[in-house]
Formats: sequence, C-alpha cells, structure tokens
Amino acid sequence: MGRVPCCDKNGLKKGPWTPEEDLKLTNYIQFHGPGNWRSLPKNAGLKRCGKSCRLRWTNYLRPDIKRGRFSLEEEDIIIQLHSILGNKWSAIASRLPGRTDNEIKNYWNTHIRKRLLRMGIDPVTHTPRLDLLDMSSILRSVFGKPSLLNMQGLLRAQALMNQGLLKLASTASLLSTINNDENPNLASHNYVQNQVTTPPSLDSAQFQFQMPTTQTNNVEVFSGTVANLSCSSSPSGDENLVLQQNQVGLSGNHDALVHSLNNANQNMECDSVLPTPVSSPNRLNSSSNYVRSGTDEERDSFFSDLFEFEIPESLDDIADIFL
DNA sequence: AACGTCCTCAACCGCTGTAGA
DNA sequence: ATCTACAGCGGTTGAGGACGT
Repeated sequence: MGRVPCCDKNGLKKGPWTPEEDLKLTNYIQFHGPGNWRSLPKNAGLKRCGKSCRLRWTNYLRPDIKRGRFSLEEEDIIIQLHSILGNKWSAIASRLPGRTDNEIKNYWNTHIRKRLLRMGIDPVTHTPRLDLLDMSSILRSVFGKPSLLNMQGLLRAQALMNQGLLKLASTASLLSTINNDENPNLASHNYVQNQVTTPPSLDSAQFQFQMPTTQTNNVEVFSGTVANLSCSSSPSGDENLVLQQNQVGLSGNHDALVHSLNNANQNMECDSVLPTPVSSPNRLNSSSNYVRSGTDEERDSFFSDLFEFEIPESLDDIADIFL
C-alpha cells in the first residue's frame, strides 16, 4: 500500500510563491512557530500543501538565511566537506551557518561542479580525471606560450603523454595547493628551489590536518608532502570526522617520482575519501588578506592557479615537444 | 528588435527515516 | 509488530533571466 499523499492535491496552488503568501506564512510562523506543517496552510489561510510551506520557510523565508554569493571560504568548505561527505547536502549545510542544503546543492551543481570538471577533477571522487582535463588550458598554464602551441606539437604530445606524466601534473598541482602559503602563483617555485618549507596547518572544529615541516636538502627537483585524508565514523554514529594523513615524499629521480605519484594517487583511490586538490588547508585557517569575495574571473583564476606547475629540468625533453 | 540558447535557482517529486499510537 | 503521519533528504524540473547571434 502506497503512502497517502501529505495533503489533498486538488485545489492547492503550486509554483512560485507570491509576496502575499510569503507574508501570510511568515506572520503565522512568527506567531505560532514552525512545525505541524500539515495543518499550517489551513490555519495560515494558504492554499498550499504543508510540504511546500515547510520548504518555502526553510529554504527562503527563515530569518537566519544568509543570502547572496558564496564566499571563497564557503566554497573551500563545501569542496572539502563534499570530498568527505559526498552529496550529503544537509550535512554540509549544517556546517555552513545561514546556508541551506538546497542552496548548496544548487551552487555545487551550477558552479563548483563545472569548475572542477574544467580543472580535470572528477567532482564525484575528487580525484584528477585525466580524461576530463582541458588540455589547452593546462598547456597554457604550463608553458605560458599559447602562441607556440600548434596542432603538430599537440598531436605529438598526445602520443607521448602517458599516465605517469599526467599524474605528475595532477599531483604537482595538488602539491602546489598544499604547499602554497599565501600566493598560489608562488607555489611551484617551492619545488624547484629546494626550500625548507613549513607547510601550513589546519585545526578547526571539523578538521585535524597537520602538515609536518619538511627538510628537503637532497632533493633535486621536487619536494613536498601529499596529505592523504581518510574519514571514519565514530561508533556513536555522530559525524565527527577523523582525518588521517599519509605522507608521500617526492624526490628527484624520474622513476621514483612517478612511482611516488602513483602511490599517492592509489592511496587516494583506495581510501575513496579524498583530499580536495583545489582547497588548501591554510586557506581555511588563514587570516590573510587574500581577497575572499571574488568576481568570476578571480574565482576562475583562483582555481586555475591551482593547476599551475613547472616542468622540472629533467623533463625538458618532454616539454620540448610542445615548442 | 527578434529569436534561440544557455544558465540559474526556487520549487517540486519521490523516497526514506522516525516517532507515536 | 504494524500502521500512519510527519519531517527531512537528494534528485530533478521548469520558469525566467542573461546572453549571443
């Protein structure tokens, strides 16, 4: 036996709410409080079903709703949480005060998801998806000489491009994200200058994410640490998140480097709970003056910067085919 | 100006989980 | 244990605005 409908559909209005309806609903709830949605429309003089009233209230009329554009911090948080929780929009919304699950879901589907796809990142698994990469933009990022790219070079590149190199690209971008302190554009330099880095840390209510200080004295080309996050639920079933990390050291040797990168990616895939490459922990924790409200261009730039990396000298022979 | 296409997001639909009778 | 009402969730839809030709 199927469920009986929550209300008699006949004669009930559907579609967009009018200001008058909003006023009726708001006034009623202010006086009586929310709840008892089944009887609310009748009592409030609305020709709507209770479900519609509840949705209108929770998604639009509630006084604590924060309207307007999502900040970059909020985007960061959404991406981080989505990488852990998946499409649990209500759980994500509960960590973003003033935002509704519906709003977050819409924003994900219309903005963030597309942006990740453009970056070659699978929005479901949050892993780099090589088949999704917009190679032209990647190549522009890498070489900064779009005019020098030609079809012949691209074809040769395609023939020679292999999984290892693309993983290198993907993981290098991840590293640049993680290791970048304030300016994303500086990230790649960290890897070629053998710097002693003190990566940032995140310590918030939901996350424990510590990056160790790394000494990279003997590294020829790259140095860095890949944090691999995993998630577990507590026996009590609450949603406290426990994030663990695996460190993957990267060193100069080609084979070792690609091997490390493969391991890093395998770890990610095995855990199926993934770090979000486009989000840096220090951003969440940062009190920097980084511009957090952004135009579309700034947001695109913010994300595309995350895929900027430099080809080490030892890979010059590969890079040469583009030029 | 007119038309077509794309994009956004409020609202709906169908389903599940839960509490109470 | 079963049934029912209700709240809530996630996926989907479609109206309307923005944009391009």
